[in-house]
Amino acid sequence: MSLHLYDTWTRSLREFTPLQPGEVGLYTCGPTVYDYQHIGNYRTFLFEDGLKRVLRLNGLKVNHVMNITDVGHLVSDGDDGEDKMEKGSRRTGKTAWDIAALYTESFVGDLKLLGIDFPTTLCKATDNIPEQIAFIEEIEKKGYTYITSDGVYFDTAKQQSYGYLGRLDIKGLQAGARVDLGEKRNATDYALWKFSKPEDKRQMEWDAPWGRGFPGWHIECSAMAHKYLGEYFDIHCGGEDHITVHHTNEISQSEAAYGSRLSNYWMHGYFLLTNDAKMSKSAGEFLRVQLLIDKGYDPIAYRYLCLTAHYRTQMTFSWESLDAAQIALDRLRLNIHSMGAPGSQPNAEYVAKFMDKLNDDLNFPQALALTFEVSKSDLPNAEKKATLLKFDEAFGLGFASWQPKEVDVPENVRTVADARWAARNAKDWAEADRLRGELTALGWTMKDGKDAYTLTKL
RNA sequence: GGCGGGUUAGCAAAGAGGUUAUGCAGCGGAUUGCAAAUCCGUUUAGAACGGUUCGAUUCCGUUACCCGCCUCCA
Repeated sequence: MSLHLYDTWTRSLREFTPLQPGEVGLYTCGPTVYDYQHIGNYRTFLFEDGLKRVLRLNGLKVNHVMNITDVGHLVSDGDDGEDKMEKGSRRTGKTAWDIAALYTESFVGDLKLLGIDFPTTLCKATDNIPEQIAFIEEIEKKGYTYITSDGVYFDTAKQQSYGYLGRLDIKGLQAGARVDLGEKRNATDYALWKFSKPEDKRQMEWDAPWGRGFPGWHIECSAMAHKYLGEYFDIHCGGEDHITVHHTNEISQSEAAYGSRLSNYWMHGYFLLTNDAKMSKSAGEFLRVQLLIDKGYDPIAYRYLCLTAHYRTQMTFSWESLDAAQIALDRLRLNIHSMGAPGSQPNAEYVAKFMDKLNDDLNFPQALALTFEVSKSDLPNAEKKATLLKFDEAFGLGFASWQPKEVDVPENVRTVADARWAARNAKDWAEADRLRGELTALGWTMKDGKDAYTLTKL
């Protein structure tokens, strides 16, 4: 079957047709670099990476743009909270610019650890301030803005189409608003430009026609997407939480400025839950990729775990499920490694089946199930391996380059192991068992092979 | 309060109106001096109630519980 993707805009599966034959313009909302990213954030980035890989397997060239939000993202509600960068700066004693650099670097490192393909363009909000100002001017020219004492706002009441993506019930929102409107005219109005407060000396601020200040959060994505991908491109992705506010406002801005809903398809990755609640930065404790490594997991095991659930369902994270993923991954790796050299051609029938699964809105769980079917099939090893390596172009688990770990065995352990191997070969079972006990005490497990033994750390 | 989604075996998680999801764990067997690893086989399902149907875990309705968004958020 041809590629079908679920589009939040229509709330339905749509056959994917690129606007330009053979090419895809893809914008994915990137991180806000005021803190580390947690593995829940990466679930969305992994989903987007899977999407890219499937687009490529369908013969499409992907032009991928991702933003780095390094200014303007407010800590709390109603457009009157503190800038996250400035807050992070106060917390750590570093400058806002240093904070941005530090966490951007951490983010890029994590992408590598997780095998996530780098975007074609990774752009920072602070590098594109003039573009954002120009975008706001365009919206202003069209008559959708008003100015309050603290900033320039978008008047959503003037936009008939406002809120379609989120299927927002505007009246219900007005009535149930949990945040004080302040000077805003409508609950759904949002800031385009925020003025620096005279009493706060901001580290990040710029001159603009309306006054010195900094851009609102939503404008950066609209402005940079416009700059790098044009007024209307193929796919825009983000987390499920962006449906009702961030993406709704991005669309609102673009419709006001250019009469475009910005992207043909809108796709959203669903949350990772821990203890049946979403993982969040603001709620305190969160899991970083580095913590997984510290606990002895391979980050790719987390990537594998994410493949076992469909991107449009919330996934429950637990150490138990990560254990299961790590074990399954290790077995698969070893199994594939033991198949020897891959053949020149994958099995066409299995690859066709595989593409059917992926083209059905990225059904990675079923694609993974098929992987085990192939692995157990009667195909010759060379063809089997070629097939599984082909599958891995979508999974990104790195089967082709994987090698069993070389373990450094201390000399004293090696000596005992050699002695036990000799005793075993001499059929001195009592001595062999005694020496095995000694190895256990040293923290090693000895496995007897046909012609040699292997040692693994407990 | 408004809007949306979910409830599948010990855990995680798919598809499908009737035919094994899958992985991990468990159990049985082969193998092994004993193990480990591996291989083979296999037990546990679909919130509750009602409806449609020859047949529903799958479609419809009601109830219960859970989660998300509406506020910074992947």
